[in-house]
Amino acid sequence: MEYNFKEIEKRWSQYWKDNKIYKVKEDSSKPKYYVLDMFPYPSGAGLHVGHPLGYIASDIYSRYKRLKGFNVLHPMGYDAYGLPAEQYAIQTGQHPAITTEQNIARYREQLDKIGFCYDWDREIRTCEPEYYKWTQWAFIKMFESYYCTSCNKARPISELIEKFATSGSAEISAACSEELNFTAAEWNNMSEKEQQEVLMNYRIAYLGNTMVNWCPKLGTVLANDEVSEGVSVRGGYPVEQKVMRQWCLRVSAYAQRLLEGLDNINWTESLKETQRNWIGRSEGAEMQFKVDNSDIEFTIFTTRADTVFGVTFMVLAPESEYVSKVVTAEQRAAVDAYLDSIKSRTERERMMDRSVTGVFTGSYAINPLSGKKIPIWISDYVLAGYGTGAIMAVPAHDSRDYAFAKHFNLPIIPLIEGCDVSEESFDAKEGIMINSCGNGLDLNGMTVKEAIAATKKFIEEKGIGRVKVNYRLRDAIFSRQRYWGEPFPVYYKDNMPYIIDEKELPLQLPEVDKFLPTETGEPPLGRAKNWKTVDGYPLELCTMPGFAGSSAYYLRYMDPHNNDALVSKESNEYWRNVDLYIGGTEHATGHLIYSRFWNKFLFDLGVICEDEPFKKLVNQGMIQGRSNFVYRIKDTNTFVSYNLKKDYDVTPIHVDVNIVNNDVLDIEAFKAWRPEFETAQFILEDGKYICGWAVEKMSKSMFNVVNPDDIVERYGADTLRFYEMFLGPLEQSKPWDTNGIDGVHRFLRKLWNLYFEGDNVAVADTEASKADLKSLHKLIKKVSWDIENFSYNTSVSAFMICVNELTSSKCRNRHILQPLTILLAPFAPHIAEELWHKMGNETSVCDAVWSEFNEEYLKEDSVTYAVSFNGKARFNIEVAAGTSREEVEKIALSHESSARWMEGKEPKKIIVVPNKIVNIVI
RNA sequence: GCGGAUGUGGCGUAAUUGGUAGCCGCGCCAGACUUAGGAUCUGGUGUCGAGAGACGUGUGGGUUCGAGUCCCGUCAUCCGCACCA
Repeated sequence: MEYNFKEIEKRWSQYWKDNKIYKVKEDSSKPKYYVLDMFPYPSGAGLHVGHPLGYIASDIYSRYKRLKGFNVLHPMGYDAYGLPAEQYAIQTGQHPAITTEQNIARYREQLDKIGFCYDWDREIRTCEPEYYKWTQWAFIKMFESYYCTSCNKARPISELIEKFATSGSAEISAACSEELNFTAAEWNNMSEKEQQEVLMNYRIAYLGNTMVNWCPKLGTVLANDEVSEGVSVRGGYPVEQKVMRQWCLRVSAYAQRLLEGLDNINWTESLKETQRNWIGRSEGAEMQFKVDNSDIEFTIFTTRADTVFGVTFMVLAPESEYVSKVVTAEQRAAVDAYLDSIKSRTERERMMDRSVTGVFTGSYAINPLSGKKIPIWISDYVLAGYGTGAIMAVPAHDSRDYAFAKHFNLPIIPLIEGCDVSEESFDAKEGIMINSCGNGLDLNGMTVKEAIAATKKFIEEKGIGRVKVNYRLRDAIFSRQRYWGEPFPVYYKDNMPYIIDEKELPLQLPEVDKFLPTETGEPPLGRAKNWKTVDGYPLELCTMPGFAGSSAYYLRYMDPHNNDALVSKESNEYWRNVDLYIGGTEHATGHLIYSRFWNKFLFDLGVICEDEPFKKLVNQGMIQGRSNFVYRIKDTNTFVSYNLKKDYDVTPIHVDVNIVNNDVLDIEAFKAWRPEFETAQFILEDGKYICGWAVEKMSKSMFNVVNPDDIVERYGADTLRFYEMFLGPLEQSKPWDTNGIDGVHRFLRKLWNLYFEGDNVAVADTEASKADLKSLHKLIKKVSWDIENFSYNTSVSAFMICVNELTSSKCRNRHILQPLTILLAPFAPHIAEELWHKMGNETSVCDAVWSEFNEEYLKEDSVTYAVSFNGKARFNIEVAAGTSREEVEKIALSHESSARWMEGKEPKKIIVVPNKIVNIVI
């Protein structure tokens, strides 16, 4: 009987839908397992063959876990807010909701063809009010919370208000934007507005004046992870630095917990490293430096407190608030000129050009330990956003300070015994200290490590500094000057933001006439009519960024239709957190940080019961495109085949990969492809036109996009699923190459034939042969191990071997084929379901029970040992299974060939490795 | 510059974790069948060599009876961060 995949796949996907086979409910009688895919942004281009790679892997895992008796939550939804739909709306006037709706429909159609086991009743879309109600709710909670640095969690802001009223700012320990000092009396005398301004300094969601990445072309600010090399990740438009009043999330307060949490989750080491890098913890010290002949004192941050005696100058960032305070009258003109030259350059230009620039302020600082007078300079190599925006420069032991000192002819004092600083600085943290004694501190003779500790202790005791931990992680900018996002549940009174009542949620996104900013430069929401509260106060005009809706979506799947809570306690305590999360690495420093932050915040509130959202994370590799080329002979319309092109002067031209098969060009299709190729001539090899190829990003302009629909149409979904897994290790990036797909398809047909004799199912209920049982159990063992370890590509091979063995033994046995069908079900659910029913089963194969392998069947009757002499394998011996070590040694030595290889010597040592080798050392 | 990963046939890859390197698939070669095709089946296929055999996991050392696997060095490619004090 023919393997008619089209008919089979159509029938069973309908059956799954009609019988709600993938519906999942909480069930306390079963252990839960939560498998999640990173939900897609539905773009206009639809899915290409790379997108389903991770989805197929998670689908296999979900189906496997279900067969193993777990209650598996495997949902899907859409990250529906985003820039492309809005950009499209600006160009065409088409409402982004409509575009998004259409794109989702297209995505759904494509996903359905592949046979995923999603419970679509739990689908969520971030742009729907029932969903974003909870995004807005979380924002309100963040606005109404501060981060307590002594209990290390978020607490209600009302606690702070109470403390301020009774004891001022003295007794609080809270993460803040800047240190404030006021008494209870001062607090109580403040106006409402002043109090609100103070509170803003502590809120977890706060309005702050911060340096932002402003993208004029997109008309909005961007997060650090949305900018790469000075241009926007989406669109590639230039980005500039600008101070703006923006909503921010105090992610930095969670830096330490985000860092520590990494130790308890099962992610790849490289991804954890990326996050550690991004968080960027560094331990050091802050130290105060007094400005000579002035009351001004400023603080610097250093990780090399030990080098304080080698400080020969100070450097301020150009944006530092101290710049204007320390510049002397004589130097003012020079400093202003320098600051102007910095401002005129974009971030990108500054990054490109690393030449040394700077200007002297005219002032001096006093080194608190050596007492020496040292000049204060300004340079853009010091960043305003890190540490305190000011540094002590130690040219002998920091390469950047060294370059600066050389350029401006500043002194260099070496502090480590034997180091040579005539050509370059000595940056290593090792060696014995010299030249480091003064003001009661003597570091000479200590190692660098000891000196750092001694200096830290000394400055704390003397009150000239303190131990300090700095993080690179900045607070997240949370406003976007755009339309297509969640509205903030915020109105303004007296220019201060207030929260609208929780009961009013969701605050729905209003209609606007155009999706452009207003004439006065306000965000598009400025065009919305009635964008005011009942009391006439104006609402916030910005919307939330893309990561807002994706930060807690995994929680919503647990209880997607709950209108009273983000997730009910019962649902959350049952599903807890994501056991397996599959997605790309591109979210390492964006979504995966924000989600962890958001989750920890909700955990602090007691809303959810787990501190980390994603227990295990697997990054699937990217599927690149495999482009094909034809070679046109210059100034002709003649194309020459790949291996003959060296004899001609040719221009390579991208050709649509869909009219090329195994690098052979379909000439008729090519002629029809473009009018100019209609009259094309060809120089063939062996009667074929062979195309060249290259691995490139999959994109329309390279004509290398492969649509999964086309593969499903031609080979079926089950072949596509198997083939995507067969392509190589899941985590590895690889080009899409259809050259091997026939082999996988052939295997499925071969498997199909196992069950049939002519047109009839020929499965017999007789006793299975030992050899067949062994084939089967070998497969069960291998596939179980492979699925648990995401080594799907080797599973496919194992299936092929098993089917080959069963084919040659003409196995038609139910005790073999029934379990085989169950093993097949996670990988190729359609064909498995068909065979399962053909064998007379009534219920879905999805509800079958995974077979456990039995070691008994895997035991060998005899074991082959390789006999080697001094490590060189020479011949094999076969002994009965269970033969003792000593016996094996004896048999090996008495073998007829042994004497020859021993060359008359006596064996010094005999090593017997179970099942493998007898090595005789002579 | 710092950090991470990867180097195995013509190609994608495998090697049960230190035990006969190259499973499985593609491609290629030979054969069978045939309604001649982008179908199916069988066998072969790391390199050198007629052969026995020798050589082979980027490269150079080392540990070991035995190394693709462990250690030290080196080269190449890819990815992340980057004037972070």
